[in-house]
Amino acid sequence: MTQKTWTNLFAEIWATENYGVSASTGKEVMVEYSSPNTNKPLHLGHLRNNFLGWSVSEILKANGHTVHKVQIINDRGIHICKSMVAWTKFGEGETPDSSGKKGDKLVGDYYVKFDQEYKKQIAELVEGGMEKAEAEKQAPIMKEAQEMLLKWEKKDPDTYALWEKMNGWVYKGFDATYNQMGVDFDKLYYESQTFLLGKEEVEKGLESGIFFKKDDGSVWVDLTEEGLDEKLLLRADGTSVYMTQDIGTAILRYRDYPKISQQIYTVGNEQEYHFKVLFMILDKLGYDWAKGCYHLSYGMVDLPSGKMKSREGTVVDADELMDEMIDTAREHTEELGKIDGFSKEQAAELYETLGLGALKYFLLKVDPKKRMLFDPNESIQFQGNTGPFIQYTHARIAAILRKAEQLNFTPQEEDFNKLETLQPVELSLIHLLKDYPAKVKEAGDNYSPDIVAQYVYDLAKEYNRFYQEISIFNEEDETALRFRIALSGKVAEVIKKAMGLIGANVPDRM
RNA sequence: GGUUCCGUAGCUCAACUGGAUAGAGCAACUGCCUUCUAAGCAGUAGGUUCGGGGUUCGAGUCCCUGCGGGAUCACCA
Repeated sequence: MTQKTWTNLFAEIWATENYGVSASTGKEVMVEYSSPNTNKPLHLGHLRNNFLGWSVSEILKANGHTVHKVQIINDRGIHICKSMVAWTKFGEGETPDSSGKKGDKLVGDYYVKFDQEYKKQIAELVEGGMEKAEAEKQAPIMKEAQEMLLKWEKKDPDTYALWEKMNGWVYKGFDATYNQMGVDFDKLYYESQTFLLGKEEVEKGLESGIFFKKDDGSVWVDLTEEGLDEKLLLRADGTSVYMTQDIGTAILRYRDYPKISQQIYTVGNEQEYHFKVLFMILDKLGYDWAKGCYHLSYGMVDLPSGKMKSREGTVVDADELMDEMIDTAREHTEELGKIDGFSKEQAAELYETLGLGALKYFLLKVDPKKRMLFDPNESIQFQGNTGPFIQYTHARIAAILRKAEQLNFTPQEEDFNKLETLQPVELSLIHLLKDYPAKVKEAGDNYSPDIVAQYVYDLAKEYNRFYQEISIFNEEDETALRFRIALSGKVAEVIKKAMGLIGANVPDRM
């Protein structure tokens, strides 16, 4: 390519509004990216899940699709009954207000309390000579939880009221966490509102011979021809299982949004088998949209000690982690002493931008399919291939643009044609800018925010080289000077957009 | 055991889907702040891409096999 071709290319990029954002394709998709249980707070695993799904949603929007972000809340079942039982027995009326605890944390504490009590009772029964397996069934507190679930299914008023109260606490807690995370949903689905539809569908499938009933009354689907196994859909007592609910939820969603051509489930890879089966069943039921269902499967987040285990207390709490990140950002910033003239509010905002930017970039720069290691002590840096490095690059450019405005250097498109020579680093920046739309497309096609993350790092890194090599305002040729301001401006714009796709803000000063 | 995913520098990750000399960051070492923000830049060192076969003009990438690790195969969700 000749010099002229490059300058023309840049002129074109420079003049493009919404660079890297495609025109509407008319395609409409749904992305589910959070599916919490209401018995415990969100943790690091949820962070990867939610950031990933949120980012994929934004990337798909940039690719011209209409996206509906949804959540499925596992608000019913034995897990929440355990918290309810423990609270009733030991809670002494404790509420988030009375204790000052966040609602999801409080309910989580009672879930732990239940487990402790349960273990104690098992130990006592075993002591008395009972087999362990039998003790697990006979422990009084477990029986209480099961009774409570039955009461709930019968809509016993007291049980229902307690269930609503405790779930309400949890939702308030979740809202605070989601708000801090900077993620949002267009619609919420609750399993308590979808499992009945799932049951109906299973009944229908039974009538039409797609499913079959065993002697004990339980309903199954036979997937042996597809190389899988038989799978339970309704228990002998008629109650639903996980699969039943998911069938109902999927169908309800297509009723709510008839135009969607694809439904994306952002769920960990431990559930690959489940979704394979779910999509097969939906297909068997005759829903042709089942072919458009996709399980966006991501790898687990491991700690140096191995897998996170809530029972062993090795879970990294989402709220605590975000607080720590913001705190670390504050420490770094204060050490560097670069925020003269910042108000308290501005400083706080910056710490949040940096802390969350570091966290999101860290979790999203890795291929979602792969499991990743998170070392709380040293994983998240602020130098090198990190969010703050990219944010810093943006702040540097912002400073240049401020100065350019002060000095009245306003780039004009005709400047670019008059350029004598381009430096290698300038060529390579134009080259990188040119790649941006293709990267957004690739990231969308592969549901991989890491492609955007990797790209924006490369761009920032190259810009820093440019920044070091070329002193913009010492340039005597004003045409070249204005071109470099335009180039810097466009780089800043793309950095901001790309970081926006992974949910990270960029500051003008830091 | 069946199915499936993975194994790349001491550590954490890339490698345009089969192309040229496998690249970044962290950690280590050496330089660079009277010049637009040093959260930066330049450089040194670090590799039998887990082992062994095969396909191909060409393999980190595809096939077979061995070893090591994860996930899953629930009347849990």
